Amino acid sequence: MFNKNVKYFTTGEFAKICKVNKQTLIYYDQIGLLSPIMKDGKDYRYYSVAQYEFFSVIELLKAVGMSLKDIQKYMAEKSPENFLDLMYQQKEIVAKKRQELEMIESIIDVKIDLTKEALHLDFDSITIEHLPEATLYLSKNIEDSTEEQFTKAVSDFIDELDRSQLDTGYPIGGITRREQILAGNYDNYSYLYIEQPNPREGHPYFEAIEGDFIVGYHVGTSTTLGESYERLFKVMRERGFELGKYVYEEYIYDAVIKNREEDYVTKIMIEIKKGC
Amino acid sequence: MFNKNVKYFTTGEFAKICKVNKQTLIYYDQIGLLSPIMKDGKDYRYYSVAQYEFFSVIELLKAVGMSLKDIQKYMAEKSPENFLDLMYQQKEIVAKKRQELEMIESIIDVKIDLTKEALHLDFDSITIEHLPEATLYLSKNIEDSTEEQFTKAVSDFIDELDRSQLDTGYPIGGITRREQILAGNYDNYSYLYIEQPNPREGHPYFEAIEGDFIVGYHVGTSTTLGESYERLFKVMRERGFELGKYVYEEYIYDAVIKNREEDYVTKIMIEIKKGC
DNA sequence: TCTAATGTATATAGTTACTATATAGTCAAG
DNA sequence: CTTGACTATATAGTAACTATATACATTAGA
Repeated sequence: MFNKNVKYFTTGEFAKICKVNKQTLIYYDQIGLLSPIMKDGKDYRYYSVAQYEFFSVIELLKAVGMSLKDIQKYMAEKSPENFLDLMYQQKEIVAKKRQELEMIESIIDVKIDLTKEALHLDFDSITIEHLPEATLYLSKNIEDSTEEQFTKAVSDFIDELDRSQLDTGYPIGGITRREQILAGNYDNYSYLYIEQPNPREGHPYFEAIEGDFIVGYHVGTSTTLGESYERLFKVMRERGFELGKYVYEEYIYDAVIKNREEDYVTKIMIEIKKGC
Repeated sequence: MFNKNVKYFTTGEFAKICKVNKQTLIYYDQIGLLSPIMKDGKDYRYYSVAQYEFFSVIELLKAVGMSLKDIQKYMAEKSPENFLDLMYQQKEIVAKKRQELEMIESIIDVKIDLTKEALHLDFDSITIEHLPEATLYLSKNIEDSTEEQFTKAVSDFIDELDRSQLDTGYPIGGITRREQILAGNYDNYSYLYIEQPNPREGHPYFEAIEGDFIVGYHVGTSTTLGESYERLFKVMRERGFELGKYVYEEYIYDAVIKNREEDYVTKIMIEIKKGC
């Protein structure tokens, strides 16, 4: 439509319609992406309504993430067939982007839940809890690993979180074996883990936990972690419990939420069993 | 977690885990957004696993569209409450972004359908068709408008498409009144329109059309539009039809798909009634 | 009709968030 | 003890604007 021949828009008017800066249109003209249909003797630019459709396709392709250069490349080889191809490609890309945003939305929801929960916690409390079944995605075994092995294992673990979309927004935690704890080694994890609220079938390395735990919190750097463990052990003994197979640790407050390392909070969950 | 005290990542290792360029980490260090937990005597950078969680929050915020400066601003005022606020804000923004992508997806679907359809069209054909009810969103009346009024009307029309999310991917068309056509004025539209496949209730300016039309195509610039109208009128007379109230014009191929103006294709739909 | 405000233009510099390149020092393996 | 792979800094380049300075054009009002 729009061969209302005489009716053109100046750069300012057209910019207003397109909801962009006037300079942007001048820039598009300079790079040859979208040039006005007409220039008068004083080099004033005049755009037609039809050019708005052109502009809105540029906006669409930009929104899907295409660079101006690539848009220009397409524009140089316009044809119905090429346009159709382009649209099919962009359809896939935009679907992927939408899924990514959906993932981000659910991660944000998890962060909100976790933070709200944390705000109500009493970090001095020590409780005995029966934790319901939860699915964890585990790293390879990293107990007694060398620095090199550890680095590799962490790298692989995070790679897999990305590849298989296992980053749920839950914190990455560490699992320590009973024997290490008894020996006073609180930083020799056997596994890293991340909780999977909606586990997908057929994926390896998943492990469900469920059982009785003594749950407490450690406020401060890891150097004083032992003190918090001692407090927990004391309660454990008083109540006649024995150390179970594993201990789970995860950050409640870390560098994302607190400035000073002394304010970091670690949640400690010690698996327990009734002493015989 | 991760106070495996001695176990740090070099810049290269950390970059690999984070899936970014090493230079990006150096850049983040320079601007003070994410600095390594440690530097040795030779200024080698060392990152901890805990910093990955920090990095991934940065990535999250970036993905939602936050600038590094704004991320830094938040990081300067970290607290559980601020983090919660931030997440609530980002939740809304990301939902909006997702909806935008969903709109783009449906626009792309429309463009695919229209282009596929166009590829099968015979532009020489002239057919009599009964067009089913379709809802159009109309501009203000622009018949006989001055350049200024026209400009304003188009601007308002497109503004409303944006504001009320009425841009469906269908082309913007023009409606010409019978009397203008009879007087040979093919470019004095009464209204602009855009088809609404899924009209929403309660919105003004919607108008459903339905009826018998003679449908043909015009290949070329608007200067020769008259010739195509003549061809259509001839068929109309032969078949004993009379001109109805309005004529609808829309681009099938425009600057988005064709390079040369002579290759543009306009679909002409003339409302008809049986002559008495 | 003159003038001030607003509009247009070009040219150039600045911005963001990287990214690449050049140069130099460090380290581990053969 | 040298080679190759790493580290570092410094600087320049990139994309896609965005802002600023300067000059000319148009239009609305006194």
